[in-house]
Amino acid sequence: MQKGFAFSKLADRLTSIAELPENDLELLTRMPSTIGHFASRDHILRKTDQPSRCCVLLQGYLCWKDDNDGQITSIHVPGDIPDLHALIAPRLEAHLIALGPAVVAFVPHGFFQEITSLSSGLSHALRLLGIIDAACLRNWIVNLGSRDSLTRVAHLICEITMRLQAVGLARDDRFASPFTQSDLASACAISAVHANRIIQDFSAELSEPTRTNWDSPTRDIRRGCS
Amino acid sequence: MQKGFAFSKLADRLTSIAELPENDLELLTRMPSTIGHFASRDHILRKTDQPSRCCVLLQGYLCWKDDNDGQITSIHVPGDIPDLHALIAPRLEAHLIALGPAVVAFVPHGFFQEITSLSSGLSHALRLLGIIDAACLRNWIVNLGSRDSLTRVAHLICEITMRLQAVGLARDDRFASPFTQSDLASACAISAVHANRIIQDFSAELSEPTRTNWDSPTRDIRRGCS
DNA sequence: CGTTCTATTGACTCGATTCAAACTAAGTGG
DNA sequence: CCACTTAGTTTGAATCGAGTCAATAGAACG
Repeated sequence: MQKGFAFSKLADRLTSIAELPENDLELLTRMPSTIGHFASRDHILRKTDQPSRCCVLLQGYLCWKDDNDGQITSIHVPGDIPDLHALIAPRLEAHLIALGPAVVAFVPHGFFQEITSLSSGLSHALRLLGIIDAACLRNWIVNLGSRDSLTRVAHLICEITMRLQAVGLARDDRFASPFTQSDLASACAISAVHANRIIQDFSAELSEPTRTNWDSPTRDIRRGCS
Repeated sequence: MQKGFAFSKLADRLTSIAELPENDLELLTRMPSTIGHFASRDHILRKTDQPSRCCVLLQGYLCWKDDNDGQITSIHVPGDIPDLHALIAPRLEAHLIALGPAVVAFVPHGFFQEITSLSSGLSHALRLLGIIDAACLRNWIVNLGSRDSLTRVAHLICEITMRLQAVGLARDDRFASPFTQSDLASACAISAVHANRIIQDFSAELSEPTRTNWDSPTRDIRRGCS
């Protein structure tokens, strides 16, 4: 069990949504954690698990994936705590899976209970995390419910870009994408075949005469938008 | 500002998700509230509002509706507090609208802050409410993302049935539906025309030879399922 | 009694799925 | 180092679910 180190991205995330005084951040540095390295498709949590530790994502991407139909209901970026809710309700309703290689810090529930009792600021920030997650879920619903598939994929990419930027990543509006086309398809509720065609549309768009030319950008996603 | 009375459905809801001792329920009876009656389509909260009171739904149905595209992201039944999150984050991202006539108890944020500080049981139950809401949103995503439109509508109806039953309504697996076909359409992300055809499919299914015959059940929804 | 929602119906169109096959890249092991 | 496997991407053709448009019919309302 190491101390320190893992808190950094989480601190970025928390300060991006709330003002935190110095000593709150100091509390975070005491975060005890066990680091886990995962390969693409690895299960971080299974639906049947009843974890006693939270997952703080340090590097890479995780997603919640429905075990029945494979629908991805959220994608998480570094600094996120995808299973924060398990602090209150230990039951899971889906699998937590790595999209591409990922590094996760496992932090005992007790630590979060401790800091919420010690600092009202951190307590507030953590509750905000949960509320923002819910807001993201509503956005996800709007995305699936009221946009055509091309716009869906575009919005997803933009959302990820912005969330990366909130923790100091994707500074130049681009990020290396470990996502397969099937991943994007499960997230946007389209078929893998159709995802492929859409991504080709993007590439075509990007290499239009008005734009600079660049090599085939399937695995390397550029640009953010509104 | 009346006391008592409005707490009853909320108490049903809370006890359906958590064990609450007598004195916690006693605390709830002290809930101060202002009662509001609304007609179908009335706005209970607008996106621009920054409410200082929570909405406890007493009768009827409310929904969160995206103001851009009209997508409904959740439907709420009596006992729900659709804007509980506004306790922590006052900003709204959608309109809260009545589906059919509805009765709402407005309860000052201060009351909830008070009872959460007085009772850890109530505090826990209220946080569970938020987490369950999030779980419902994920279900909603799965519904839109991975089922055909007929199944979507069926699941929506079943979900509402079960949530009604959690607060002692729809005991016989049926409930009077104030929803228009357009409402169901916005909730399930299909066109109103298609919603109409689907509902006719249901009616046809119900009046099949193997089944008892009943009159056209457009506005009166029977049955719940898995 | 007309106005306004809501529900209904048919015809046409289109986006997206499915199926099937081929192709690429990246391991893996003999 | 090459044969073999596996995962991911690409392509085309056929099909289908659902949307759109437009017109009509009821029901509810003031």
